[in-house]
Amino acid sequence: MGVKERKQREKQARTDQIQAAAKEIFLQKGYAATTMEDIASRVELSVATIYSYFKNKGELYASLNLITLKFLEEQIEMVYRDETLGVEGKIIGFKDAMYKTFLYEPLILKNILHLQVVNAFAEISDDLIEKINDMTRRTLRMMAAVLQQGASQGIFCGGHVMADTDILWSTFTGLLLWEESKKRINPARDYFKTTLDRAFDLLLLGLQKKCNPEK
Amino acid sequence: MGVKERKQREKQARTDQIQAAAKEIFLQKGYAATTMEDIASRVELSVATIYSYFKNKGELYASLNLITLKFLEEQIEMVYRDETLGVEGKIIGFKDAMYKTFLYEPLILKNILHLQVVNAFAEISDDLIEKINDMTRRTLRMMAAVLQQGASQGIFCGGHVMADTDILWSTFTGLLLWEESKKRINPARDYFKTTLDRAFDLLLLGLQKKCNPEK
Amino acid sequence: MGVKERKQREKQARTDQIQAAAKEIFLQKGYAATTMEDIASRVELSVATIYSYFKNKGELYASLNLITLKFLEEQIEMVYRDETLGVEGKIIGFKDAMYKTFLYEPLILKNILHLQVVNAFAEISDDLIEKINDMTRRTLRMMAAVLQQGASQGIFCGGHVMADTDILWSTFTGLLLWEESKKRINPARDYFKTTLDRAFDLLLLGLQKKCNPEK
Amino acid sequence: MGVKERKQREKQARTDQIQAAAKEIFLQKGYAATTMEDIASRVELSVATIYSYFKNKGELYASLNLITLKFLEEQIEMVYRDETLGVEGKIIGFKDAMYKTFLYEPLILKNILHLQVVNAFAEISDDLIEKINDMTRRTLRMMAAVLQQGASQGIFCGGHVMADTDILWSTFTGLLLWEESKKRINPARDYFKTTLDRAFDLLLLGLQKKCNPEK
DNA sequence: CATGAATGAGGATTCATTCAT
DNA sequence: CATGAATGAATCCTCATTCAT
Repeated sequence: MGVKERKQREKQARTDQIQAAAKEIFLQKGYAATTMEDIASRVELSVATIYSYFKNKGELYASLNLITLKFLEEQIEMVYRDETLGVEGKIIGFKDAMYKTFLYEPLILKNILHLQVVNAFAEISDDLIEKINDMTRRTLRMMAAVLQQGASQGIFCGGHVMADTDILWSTFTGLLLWEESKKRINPARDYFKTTLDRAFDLLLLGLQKKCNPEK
Repeated sequence: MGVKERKQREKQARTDQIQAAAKEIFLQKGYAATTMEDIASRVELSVATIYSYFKNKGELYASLNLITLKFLEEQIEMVYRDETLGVEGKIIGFKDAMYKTFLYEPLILKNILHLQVVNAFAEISDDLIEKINDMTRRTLRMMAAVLQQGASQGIFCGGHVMADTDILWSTFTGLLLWEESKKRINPARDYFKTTLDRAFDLLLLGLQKKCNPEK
Repeated sequence: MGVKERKQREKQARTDQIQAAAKEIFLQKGYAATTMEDIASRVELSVATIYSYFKNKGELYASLNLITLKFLEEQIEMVYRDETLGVEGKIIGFKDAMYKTFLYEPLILKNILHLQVVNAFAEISDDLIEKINDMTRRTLRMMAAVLQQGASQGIFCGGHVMADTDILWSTFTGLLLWEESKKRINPARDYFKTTLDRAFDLLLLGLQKKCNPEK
Repeated sequence: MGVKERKQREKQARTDQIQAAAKEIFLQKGYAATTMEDIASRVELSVATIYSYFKNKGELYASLNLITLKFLEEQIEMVYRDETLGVEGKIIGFKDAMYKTFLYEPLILKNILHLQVVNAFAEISDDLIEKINDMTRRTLRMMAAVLQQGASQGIFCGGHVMADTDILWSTFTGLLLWEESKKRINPARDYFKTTLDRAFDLLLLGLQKKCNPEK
């Protein structure tokens, strides 16, 4: 009876291996330029075998992304629901949640951003795109709620909730992508964490500024 | 007598048309997924004709990007050399320069960012990549110099020049890509300018904060 | 009125130039691999212009070959009709005729041999092939006649007229092609003439051998 | 258990089929004019399948030629090392070795000669050309050594070793190509063997001639 | 007359995907 | 279950050829 279970586990392990390989290569080469053969030879399986685990290239790609976005959403939600944190604490918490997601699955997160950025969409199912968009929306909504709260409490200067949400998110993604890009130019050290912290410090300081003659 | 000139102009016009079509499609689909046929049918020319204007797909792609990066560099340089501006003015000036470049050629700028982000690199000539990286480096160096100056003059809290440069750049690119991405979700209005202004306001406020026991 | 003539002459000159260029390039690259553009840029004309002189690539190619074969036929015929020569003299005369043709138009002669050898025929008109074959046949018939005469006169050991004709011709072409081939390996000196003379000396000696129990 | 072996054999069989088809078509049309589609449809496989057996057109072509040249070299070497043969015997032996190679693989041998003759070289890898040239050189060197020996022993009139080697080789190739060419004119009987024997008889007679006032 | 421009028809090569074993 | 083998459908690119100016 343990046999069935072992089989199950092995099957899952294979699936994981394939996804792990796919992750790296999709990130490195982009969706269109990645071949099934690339992935297959990385996991030392035949291409045909991969097709017995994933219906097609698009499905495989899809399978990678949702997991991570789910993780991100959960992290953000945990901060969002954390009653012990004040508004500023939550902003910083969000940053850490994003960073934690990055640590959890750096490659996939980048992939998602790429997806959001490059229209590999033509070849990706609408369904996946919709799911990704949904999750992103839900995640950002929580961040917006906190910013709104900050405005209500007079901590932040209000009236820019949507914009500020976008700014927080964009600063994170912008830095992530840019640091990755820089690594290609100079693959030395990686300052992502430091720079990200700094960016959120600056933004938070800006947000806390009193609401007077703004500009 | 004007015949030669007219021919010239027509030739240039065709070139422009092709580039315009290419720009859009490369942006929409990414480099690898864009076919010469896509471009050709958009301009209503045969593929072969495109090849008489551009040596190959890579050249065509290259031809698009360098122009815009050059434009950006020039805009940044103008701000950089503007003696009438203080440090804060220059930071805002940089933002406007970036935005101006975006207005000048929104599609290509996005393309460049994609290039920096997605490793379509495998298929793009090293030469082009090097040129793009060079220009980017030069541009960022000017921004760094101004931040340095701000620190020297005690306007900013120093010691983060590189990070802050990256933050300014990343915030811009992050927002640009994100706003584009959002447009796909909801193609309604476009808040890029507003959000960008806001982001730089926040960052500038953060930068001006006194230098005490920061974190 | 001289105008018309000049025009005529210029036209002819252009034709010649084009043929000269074509000759070299066809030889160098073979028929299929030679492009009209190759030829055009060598003569510094546009491709379209070439098309106003020659109906198409095949015609151009054809135009080259017949001239030379005609020349060869004439040379061979002169020897054939030369009453002052004995049989041996004519054999040597044939060799010299071939060599003279080679000197007259080395490139084209090689081209003809290539044509005979490589079936670029698929793309060449049957008409041309037929013409070439005709001329070759006529030429060889004259050589055969002389060998026959040698046999009748008891100078040669008879019964091998056809074979011997082929041998004379093949030795010539074989050497020509081989020497050319060698030049690609080692482009130093060119021993074609010497080797050709030697070959015909050997063959002639062989032919003159008495007719005993041969083999 | 024999499954693996059968698979192996089938794979080899396919490879052979492809090569056989390629051989004929390359010969018939020349390298440049032969399309992968030509070959594929002859073996009733898809073009893609051929690419799973051979990396590209050039490789396929290469795979054909080297085998045969190797065979030729071995045949020549066997004669060369045969201690029971005198100099004349070896010359005749060389001829037979060439002819044997022709019988072994008539199409490919012609292909090689074509390669040596037509500059399909532009499209063929330098590596292959070099290998072919090497083998040819080695083969000819053995023939030259025997001619040299003949001169040393006073059997031949010396001083023409290189030329005579070229003559032997060129006569063989010249006849081979010419007979093939004639077959196109008149595809009746094939006198190659007879003519080749005759040619070598003549040449050998010539070589044996005493060394007096030669010309 | 000469040509720049345009293109249809391939041709080499790749790749996602299927299927029999 | 894993895979080698096969392939249709692209995709990039080339080239002979035409035509309006």
